[in-house]
Amino acid sequence: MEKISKISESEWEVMKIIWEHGPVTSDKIVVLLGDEVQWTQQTIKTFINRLVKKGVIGYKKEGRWYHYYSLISKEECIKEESEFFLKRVFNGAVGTLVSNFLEEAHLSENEIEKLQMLLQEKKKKDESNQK
Amino acid sequence: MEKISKISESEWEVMKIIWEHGPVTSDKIVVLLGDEVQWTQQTIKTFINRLVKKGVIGYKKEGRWYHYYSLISKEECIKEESEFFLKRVFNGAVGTLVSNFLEEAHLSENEIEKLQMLLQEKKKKDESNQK
DNA sequence: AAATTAAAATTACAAGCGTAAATTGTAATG
DNA sequence: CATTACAATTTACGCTTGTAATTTTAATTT
Repeated sequence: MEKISKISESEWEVMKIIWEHGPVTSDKIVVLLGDEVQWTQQTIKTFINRLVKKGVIGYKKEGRWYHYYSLISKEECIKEESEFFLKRVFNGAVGTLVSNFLEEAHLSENEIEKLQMLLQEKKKKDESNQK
Repeated sequence: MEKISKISESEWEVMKIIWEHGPVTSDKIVVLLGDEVQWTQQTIKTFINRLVKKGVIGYKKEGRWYHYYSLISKEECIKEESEFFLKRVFNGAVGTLVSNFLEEAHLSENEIEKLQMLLQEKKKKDESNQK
């Protein structure tokens, strides 16, 4: 559980691609980022390199190509990032955060129902814990 | 609706105090931040100054004291910050974001019920829109 | 009015970041 | 095997940020 050195905004975009597309070459990353961002291929390579330096991604060589893959769990990262955001912007108040997002959001009926079930579950569990 | 220059992590902590405590002097800010952070008074003054430079807070002088107040809306800032976070970490999927937070969270029964009502409302509204 | 004092403002400085060009190393090719 | 082409690595550079010490300014006190 050692400290993960912080991933910057831009590096996050790269990480998302790497998480989603398994071991992937740099030029594939460039292509996949294509419509998301405005960076040149050089810039993207800089970010890849910094991620390697930070030890959050690794690679295996294959011919002249490096295939990059993540060394850290996406879920773990999201969790950390979320906790940080929650604390920073909402002072740790999950209820406020959630209602804020819900108010602004537009959700499908299906999604709404899933959330309702989640809450129902939660309530039941709390009740049995309370007893 | 001009571009607000970005507020850094540390500056956010100062902004939270200023939003919550109306026009407030620097030394009051120092005291109020006391248990939150580890910064020296000098460091805090730097942040205050940068916020002034960025044009997000103003002040009125009174004797030797400056009383600082926010020039930007907390709600607006939270909204921007939230949108950014949503996009960055959850690719814009509010449903996923919310269920993620809910799963981790521990919420009071009251809070749960408030959220349930919010969802109920939302569903109703969607239905009538759909028709 | 001069001296003191305590704010604010200026200056400092290293690390990180966004942005990329230049260089190096090495696999592929003639 | 020498050359080429292309991927990775190194270098670059100005801006922001975290962290604060130093200097200036102006209110208060003697």
